[in-house]
Amino acid sequence: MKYWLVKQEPDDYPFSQLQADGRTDWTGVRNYQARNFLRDMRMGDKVLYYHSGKEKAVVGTASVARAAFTDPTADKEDGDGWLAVELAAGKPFAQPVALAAIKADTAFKDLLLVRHSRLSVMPVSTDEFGQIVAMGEG
DNA sequence: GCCAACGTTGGC
DNA sequence: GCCAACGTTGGC
Repeated sequence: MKYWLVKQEPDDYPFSQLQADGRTDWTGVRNYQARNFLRDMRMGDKVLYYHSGKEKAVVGTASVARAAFTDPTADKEDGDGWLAVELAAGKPFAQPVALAAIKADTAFKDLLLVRHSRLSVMPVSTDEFGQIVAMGEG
C-alpha cells in the first residue's frame, strides 16, 4: 500500500464536504507531475487531506476508492491524458496538523509539501503518514 | 497584498 | 530548441 497527500483549497472543496459526500471524484488536476502520481494510486491507498490557503493544515484522512481513470472534466483545450481518481472520506483529525508544525519538524524535511509547495498531489512515506496521523489524533 | 517558485506559452 | 514573458499557486 502507498500513502499520499492531496491538497485542496477549503473554499473549493473542504474535507467536511468530502465527509458529507462520502466519496468524490478527484478531478481537475492539470499538472503532469501530479497526474503521474494519480496514475500510481491504487484502490485502498491511504491519503492525507490538506487544506491550502488560509488554513495550511492536514485536516483528515481519506482513501483511494477507485484507481485512475480518464478525467471526465478535461475538455479539448486541456488535451487528453488527464486522470482522476475517486476518494473516500476517512477520519477527520481531532487536531489539524499545521504546515508550520510540519516545517518545524526535521522528520519532514524531505516532504514534498515542504520542498515543492505548489504540487497538489504527492506521495508521502509510510513513516511520514504515520507520524502526521499520530499528530492529528492528538 | 506581495512575492517567490514554478509551469506554460510563444517568438525567434 | 532556447529563453523571455507571462500566469498561477500558495506561503507569508
